Amino acid sequence: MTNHLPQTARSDARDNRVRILDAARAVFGEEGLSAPMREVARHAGVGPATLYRHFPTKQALIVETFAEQRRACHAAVRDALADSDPWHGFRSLVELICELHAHSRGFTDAFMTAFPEAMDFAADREQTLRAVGELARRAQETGRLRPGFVVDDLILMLMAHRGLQDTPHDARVTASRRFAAYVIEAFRAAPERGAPTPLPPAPRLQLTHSPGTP
Amino acid sequence: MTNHLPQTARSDARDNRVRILDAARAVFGEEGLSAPMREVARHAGVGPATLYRHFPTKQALIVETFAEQRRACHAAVRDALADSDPWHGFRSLVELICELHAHSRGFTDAFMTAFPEAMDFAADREQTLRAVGELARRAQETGRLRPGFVVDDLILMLMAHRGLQDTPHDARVTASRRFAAYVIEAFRAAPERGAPTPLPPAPRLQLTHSPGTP
DNA sequence: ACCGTAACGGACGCCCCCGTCCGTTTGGCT
DNA sequence: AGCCAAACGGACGGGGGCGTCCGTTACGGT
Repeated sequence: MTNHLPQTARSDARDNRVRILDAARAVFGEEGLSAPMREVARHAGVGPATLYRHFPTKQALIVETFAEQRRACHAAVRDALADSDPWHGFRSLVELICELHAHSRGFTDAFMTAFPEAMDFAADREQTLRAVGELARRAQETGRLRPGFVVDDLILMLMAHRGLQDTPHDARVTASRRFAAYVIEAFRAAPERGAPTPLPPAPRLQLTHSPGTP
Repeated sequence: MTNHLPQTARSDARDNRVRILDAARAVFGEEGLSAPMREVARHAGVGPATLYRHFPTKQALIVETFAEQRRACHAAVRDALADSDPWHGFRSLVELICELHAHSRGFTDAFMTAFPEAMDFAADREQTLRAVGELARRAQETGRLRPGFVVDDLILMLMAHRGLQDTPHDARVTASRRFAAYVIEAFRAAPERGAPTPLPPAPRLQLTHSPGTP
């Protein structure tokens, strides 16, 4: 099932491929997924046709563009699970994910969006969520993560994090850090207070929303 | 300075005006500010030209459309300030604002967006923020609101709340409620823990972002 | 009942984006 | 050096939203 791409013999094609991906990272990172394909093409110094030849659809381009950051996300979850202190792992995870999402404006949408086709995304997102669930369970056992927490709450906060993205890069990073700190504070158990403040029911969040027309 | 609108003698014109505003509330509330003007016109049962005659620009329509909700926001702040328990007032304010923003998908954008022209918005937003600052100061004096809190943190959370709006109405309301609860939890002081967890620096959030092309 | 005028709405031109076609260029093998 | 196929990019047609023009309708005062 691994991707045996043609590995085209021609050097210009290979060059253009990486130039396009670089451009896509820059453009989507700066302007979000709603950026026109032509903007990416211009930034890469190629024509629109070339772009579409390499990536037949916008989704295909997006998926490839953010593959690395998705891997970083997985690694973050893996590291968090490996942490001997689950609560510390959980906290670091929240911080790291927020930072990842803050640095690239497009990544959040690429990550949150449920692509009809690119089930790749959905598939390993599901798997990742299961891992987070396990991490959360352990963190709750230590008594540091509040009992009412469910995995959907993390999604809730990630969705909320999207709201910060219509902000210039620097302010966004700062805002994201503070947001993450508050989120962690909200998720922390407060045993001193006796029974923790009861929470309203957790929403069942369905991530329907397609890119390009946000 | 009060608005002495023509109060056009013709009944159909007056009717259409309210029909347009109703339609705008429905459409912008359901689909957000990016909804086409024509959609509003269709929903109101009028032609595009009629719509543009009543409201020369999209912003004008938006401002009028959400005037009532803005008043509700002001009232909420006023009530919160009047509350004999500042922390209780603060909490209620957060809940109420979140609910207001959850019910109408367009209102958040209308509220957060810094319109170049409609300085009305910016002006009384500024005034409202001062009132919130006063409320926060009082709540902090009671020791229930965490010392590190600044007014921009509330804006931060409102911006974050925007991230929830690409969700169908029911889920959005539920998510918003839970979000509000977590936010309040995050803002609450935790004196039992000794020094409260230090927060990263608060961002200076500038609300630049124009509607119609989100 | 009539008429003037204000209000109406279908239709137009503009711009931006999308995805594709086809004539041209160029890399790499012989 | 020469050739062929693969890769390139300018240009095209389609779709959708925006704001405006102008011929038509109908309100309301006389």
